[in-house]
Amino acid sequence: MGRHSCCYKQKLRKGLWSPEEDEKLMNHITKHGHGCWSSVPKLAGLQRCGKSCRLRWINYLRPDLKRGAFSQEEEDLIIELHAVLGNRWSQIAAQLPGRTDNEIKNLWNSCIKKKLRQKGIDPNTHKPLAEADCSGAAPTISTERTSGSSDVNPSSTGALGNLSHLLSETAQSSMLLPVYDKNHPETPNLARPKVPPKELFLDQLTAGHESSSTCRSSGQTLYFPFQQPLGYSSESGSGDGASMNSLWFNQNDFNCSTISTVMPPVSPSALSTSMGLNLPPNNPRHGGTGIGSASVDSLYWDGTNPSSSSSTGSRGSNSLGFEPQSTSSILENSVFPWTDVGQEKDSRAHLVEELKWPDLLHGTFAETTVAMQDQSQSLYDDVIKAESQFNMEGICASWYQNQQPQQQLQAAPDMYDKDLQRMQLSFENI
DNA sequence: AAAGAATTCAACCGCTAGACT
DNA sequence: GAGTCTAGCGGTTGAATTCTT
Repeated sequence: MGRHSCCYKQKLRKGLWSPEEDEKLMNHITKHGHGCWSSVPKLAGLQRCGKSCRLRWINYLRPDLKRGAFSQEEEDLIIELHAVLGNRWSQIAAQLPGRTDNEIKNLWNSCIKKKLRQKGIDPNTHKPLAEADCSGAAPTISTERTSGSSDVNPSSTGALGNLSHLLSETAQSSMLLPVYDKNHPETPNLARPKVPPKELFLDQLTAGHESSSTCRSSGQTLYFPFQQPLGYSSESGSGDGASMNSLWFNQNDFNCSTISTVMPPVSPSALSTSMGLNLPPNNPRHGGTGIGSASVDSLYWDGTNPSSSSSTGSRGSNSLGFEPQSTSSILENSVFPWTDVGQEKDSRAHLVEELKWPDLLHGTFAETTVAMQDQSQSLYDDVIKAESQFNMEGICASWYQNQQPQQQLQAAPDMYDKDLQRMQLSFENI
């Protein structure tokens, strides 16, 4: 496959976009939506390939983009998400409204990596550099220029797992399933970010335009905090690391994709046994290499709609073999430090063999959350449809349209609370 | 002020997976 | 099942900009 066929055509412009081209593309999408990207350049009168148009739109012209410098909170969040997700820039970007994966990737490679190194933290392993050296990690031989890939240490055992030393100080106070109780915002262990990105986003939203694809209604915010500080302090030097010790997500975004990117990895056996949760078969896109023991360590919370291509493009242990997230190491070291992963590997492998991935949503897990599932899935579908038919002319209409399901979700916060509480109880019983 | 180095960031490239035929 | 098209991803490049000497 490879290169898109349109790229072979002659007379296609390359390089920077002129304002005139931007205007043409903007006008076209405003009037007609993008539809099939390969037809956009022709319809818009552009000498570009559809791929280029798409990229230009996504990374630059999209109206919901947040321009300007990254806030400290955003940087902190990126660091924490990178510790969990590795170089899955799109998934990281999904947690930063208005930011593109390209932007975040650039920031990481040009700025954050440097800052981490200055703090003595290996940006690849998120370990102190000294420890990384002692652990037998392959030396970083790449230059900053090419650090995007080649300095990833394939032998990394997982970012969060390697953070265990940073977490040890507070490891006693382990948390289970993070649930932000709206009625008890002061709940311990649920440090709320001072300025959650969502709220930044809402500021922007109220100030201007918004697209249907990313707009979020105001509403309750649930947090999936990592119980312990991940070892980063804000650049301001305030030492108030608590501000970003929590990953967050909007409860109204409680759909599969959100879970897949935010939920911490969880012991498959724990889920399957305590929650009746079916587990996915080996998913090569998530780093699994087979149904054997190795794959078992690479299972994730990934509630992605099985029919909608789970986390498209995520290559799991990427081409370099970097496993950004090892379930077992996280379980052992941070999230569920009491979990004896090793003893359960065999049984988990057995379970994995038997269980079908789509069952994750439609099987026994769904039974426990059937009401929520039915509703959220239909709403999710609505949003997806709206996205696919994105039309600038309908931004406002689409936005309000999308708010309706969001409002429906708001109308049932108790349902979510109940389900999450049940999940928490299940984890407590592990 | 000028030249070179370093950095930033938009854009391209190659690849993968899903949908479709 | 094979081939093709398409969307989307992460890695890389290189021009523009900024910084340093």
